[in-house]
Amino acid sequence: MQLHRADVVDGAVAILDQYGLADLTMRRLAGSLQVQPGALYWHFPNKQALLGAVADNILSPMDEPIESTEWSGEITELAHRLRDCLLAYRDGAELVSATYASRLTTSKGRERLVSAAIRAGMPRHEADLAAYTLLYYVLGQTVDEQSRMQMDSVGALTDDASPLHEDPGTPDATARFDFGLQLFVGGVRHLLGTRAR
Amino acid sequence: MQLHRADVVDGAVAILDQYGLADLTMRRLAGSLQVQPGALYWHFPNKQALLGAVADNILSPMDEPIESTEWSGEITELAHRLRDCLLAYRDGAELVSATYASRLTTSKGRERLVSAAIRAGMPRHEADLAAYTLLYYVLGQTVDEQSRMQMDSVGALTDDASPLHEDPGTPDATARFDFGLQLFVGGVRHLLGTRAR
DNA sequence: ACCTGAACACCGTTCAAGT
DNA sequence: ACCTGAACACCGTTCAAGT
Repeated sequence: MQLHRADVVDGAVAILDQYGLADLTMRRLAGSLQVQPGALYWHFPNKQALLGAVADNILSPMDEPIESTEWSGEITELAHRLRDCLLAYRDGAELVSATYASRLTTSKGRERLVSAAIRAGMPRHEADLAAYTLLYYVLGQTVDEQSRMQMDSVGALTDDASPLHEDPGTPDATARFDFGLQLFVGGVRHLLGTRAR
Repeated sequence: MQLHRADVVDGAVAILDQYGLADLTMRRLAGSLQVQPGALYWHFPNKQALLGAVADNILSPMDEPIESTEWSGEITELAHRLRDCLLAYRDGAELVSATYASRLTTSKGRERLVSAAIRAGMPRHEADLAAYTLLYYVLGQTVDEQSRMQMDSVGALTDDASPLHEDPGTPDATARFDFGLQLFVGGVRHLLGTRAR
């Protein structure tokens, strides 16, 4: 059976989700694909490129259409969708954060954020900066959230008296996320508002 | 001559600044200190702990007093100082970003941000979240800025027609940073403003 | 075109043993 | 208390050679 680029990426995603980013090595991936490590280098020039393809894979739902037509609703929806993508796989946020030196820069999601900010009334130059500001927040917040989730899930076994075992963190994590998001949207409104006067 | 904890950290900072994070390995550090790799493990339990100490070192100027007494001025000043700390060493932003699973959480700088937000009129719970929001922005933005600086400095040699060699990026990088900062402060004002009514 | 075999030049970490 | 010597169990990457 021939090994295709997509098989390599799928195998990588599977290892990432089951064992985490630290265990996603070229040798381990090769082993799971029943192939020699060197074989991977026919499909990808190096590990960095492979991780980039994995990141694109994780972020692919970002291209699907959005419901809201109002700028603030669109921004909120895009931010939540990005967070959902990052949380969908173990260490997803860390992987994307580590690999996206200009990966989100070229993404469709970023462009949609920019156009929403323009529709809000910002000049393109500022809309660009605002989009980056929001992306930094979403990435940072979600990396933190996900790493805490993992610390909790291992600590829960060691920890004495885990109270009622009712999946903590997740309920108010979204509320925490929304607060920062609201701060951002409020910042945009404030900037436009003080100018209108 | 005895090797002290501080010598190890200083040696690590020196390698970081001269050769970058990728070259900051335990073996290389041991070599520069004229010591066997295993010797480092008497002073630090593992590499992670060493990097943590390096991060604390880099962030130590955060504890110095602030000029401004107004909340928005204090926040602006703290954000700028954090950025300055991160930019002071090669790969400083990446190192701190990678190492601070709850490193900034316990920092004095974060507490000062929280107290400034409280002084602005926020309840402590929200002030906490707002501080995190700002920290995520500063870290993300500065990591990006610094990685671009490095890409430029190696690309400048390869690149044809480097125009006049006048250190580009740096002038408006601060302006870009200030835009996001202003967006944050505006967000705080907006949130407090809409409540006052 | 696609992969194997085998090597190169590294890693972080451990630990008996030395002083 | 502090460090050496030497090993263990890994890495990413390259590349002649095979099919």
